[in-house]
Amino acid sequence: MRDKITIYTIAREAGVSVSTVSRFLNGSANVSEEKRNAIENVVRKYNYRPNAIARNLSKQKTRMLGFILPDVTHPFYGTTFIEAEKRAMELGYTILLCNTMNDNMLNNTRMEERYIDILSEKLVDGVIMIGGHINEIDVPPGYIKKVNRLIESVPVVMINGEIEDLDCYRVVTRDELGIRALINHLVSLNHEKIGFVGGALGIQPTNKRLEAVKRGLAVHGIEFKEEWFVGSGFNIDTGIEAFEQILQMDDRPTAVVCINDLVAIGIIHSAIKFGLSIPQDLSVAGFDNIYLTEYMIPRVTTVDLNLKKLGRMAVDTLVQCLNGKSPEKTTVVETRIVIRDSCINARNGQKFGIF
Amino acid sequence: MRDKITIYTIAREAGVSVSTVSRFLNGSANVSEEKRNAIENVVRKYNYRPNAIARNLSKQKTRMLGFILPDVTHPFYGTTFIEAEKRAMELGYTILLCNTMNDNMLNNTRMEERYIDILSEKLVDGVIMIGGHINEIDVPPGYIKKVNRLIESVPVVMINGEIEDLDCYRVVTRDELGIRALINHLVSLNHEKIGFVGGALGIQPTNKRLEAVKRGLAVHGIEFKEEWFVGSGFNIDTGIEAFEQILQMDDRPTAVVCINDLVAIGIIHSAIKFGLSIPQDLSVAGFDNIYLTEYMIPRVTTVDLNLKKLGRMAVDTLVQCLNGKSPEKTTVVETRIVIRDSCINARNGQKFGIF
DNA sequence: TTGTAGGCGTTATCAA
DNA sequence: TTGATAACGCCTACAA
Repeated sequence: MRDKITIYTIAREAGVSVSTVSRFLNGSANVSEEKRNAIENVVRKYNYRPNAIARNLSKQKTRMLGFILPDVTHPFYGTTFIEAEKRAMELGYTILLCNTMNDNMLNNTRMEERYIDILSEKLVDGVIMIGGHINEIDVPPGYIKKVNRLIESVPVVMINGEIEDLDCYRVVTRDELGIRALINHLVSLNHEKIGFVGGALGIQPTNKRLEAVKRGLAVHGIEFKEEWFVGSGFNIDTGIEAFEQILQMDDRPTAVVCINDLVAIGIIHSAIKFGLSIPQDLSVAGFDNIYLTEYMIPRVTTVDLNLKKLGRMAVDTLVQCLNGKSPEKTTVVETRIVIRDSCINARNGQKFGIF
Repeated sequence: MRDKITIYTIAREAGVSVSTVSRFLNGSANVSEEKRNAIENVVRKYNYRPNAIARNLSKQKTRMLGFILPDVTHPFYGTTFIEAEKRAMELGYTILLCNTMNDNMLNNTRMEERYIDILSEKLVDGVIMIGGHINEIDVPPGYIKKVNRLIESVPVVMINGEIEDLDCYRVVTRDELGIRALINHLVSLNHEKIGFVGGALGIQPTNKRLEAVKRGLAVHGIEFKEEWFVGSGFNIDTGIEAFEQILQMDDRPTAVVCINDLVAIGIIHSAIKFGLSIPQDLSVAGFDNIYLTEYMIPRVTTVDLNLKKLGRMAVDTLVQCLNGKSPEKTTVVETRIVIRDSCINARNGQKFGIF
């Protein structure tokens, strides 16, 4: 590696002061044609780029945003993240992604808190959080304190987080609307025996969605049967296991709403393995509208969360703060039903299988 | 926000010097019990955390690694990235993820070069690159120059990159082995008409794998038929379109090897849409062994690239450099065949469909 | 074991 | 329009 090239090197060789070089670099003030050329030449000669860390220290900002999520590999988080990154790029920001691996990677290491600590060190100008403990009713001890310190140092926006008494910004999805439409859709297809698959009690989105299902059913005078709340988790395997449970039942639902699309995919997969078919033997609805749903057989009927808007709004909120504006404390993103092929009329279905 | 709390605040209130506080914070030298307690109290009182940017500037390192890839949303890249991040975390490093969106997000913006520039500003201690232009035979003008500057400032490891004359580290997969095994497998299943689907000429992994297929066939005295190299691209849609092309053929292959698993998934999907079935009507093999392959019907036979090792080796190589060691310039990661259900004996297949 | 002081590479303030 | 110089917040010889 060559000798360190700093702004001083450039200044000396161009025969100007460092301030002039700095001004040239940032275009923050006029620099005479003559000096401009001199500087330009030296910069090119050394292929010089200013040191971002020094600039960050001096300006007290990094133009980086933190994004804490459980796992980018999960299409729901991955897509939201990508959309956020695109928007950030447009606005001149870079995103530091923090995967907490569901808070459970190294033995007993609390990845989420660890990342919160890291980001608290002023490495970023703002933070977006989604999933993880912000969804939990009972959070780990000390967690709130760390989040609060983070909030004290930079603006924070939580996507769908439910922890109360936190002075942060929020972008929330109005799940109720989409689920209401979904239930109406199923009922219009003559389904009355509707189950709910996956998720975990104590995790807010699960509670929120399950309640929405119940209310949606109540509108039609249908009561939700607790035995039809099966499966625990958020992955393909969750759906696979849940389907096996459903098979064991004496009285089975004719349709199920899943906590997310991956779970729905698991059910479809499992059904085929048992020689049954979706939707003929069971109507299945997902949630999130991840890109895979279009490529399943059958294409899965689901609720679109508008991940693009979710990611963009989170970034926009943060950047507005950083620009001294005062964005809404809470932004609501609407959801909508996406009707595809995985739910059919109950009277046409349930005729091929063992159901 | 409160007044800025710096190491001076702590030092003053604890009645010690800043260097003592610094030593306490870093555990770099012994500090007497008494002062240690005093400092600890003040730190707790203010919930103080040292400013990482200042530390970075002072130490001339950030303990951050850059990771440039086309799209985390793609399971192959996503998984490799996650594995790298895990390993980095274990070693005390954080990863700055740079999604180039296939270099094509903002109108005409060269995202990849933009990220290379950003990382060149010494924001990271090392960089990992995968996918994108490093795979291309014809790179954009100016690209090499930027990569070279990056390499001059920090160690760089390329995963499967093929650009020559670059003084960087490499982690490469030995695709040949896995493909050889795959071809042997297909031939042992009595396939002689074997096609290749997806990829793009001019992209190294495509050339590399296609050649491997040809050589694998040659061993058995079978000649590859160029008409059976169909489809262009790396996505599910690529497979869908390719299958439609295959359907049009008078003389069709009985088995196809795909450039990656997503393409294989596309073919399976498309076949079902046409009322055909895999593997009865066509044997299909993927490449990469992404997690989705296990959940397809049929589960797809593929080549495992050992993404975990890929990600870890890249990080290990970088960190060794940073620790003053001299790791191997090139690390080879073996591949292996994963036999599942998407390829069957040619004599048992091809009997249900229109094939 | 502790403290002083200089350095890390920029930006920003204030004169000139 | 330009240039000296003081931050920015921490680390680390070096000296005590």
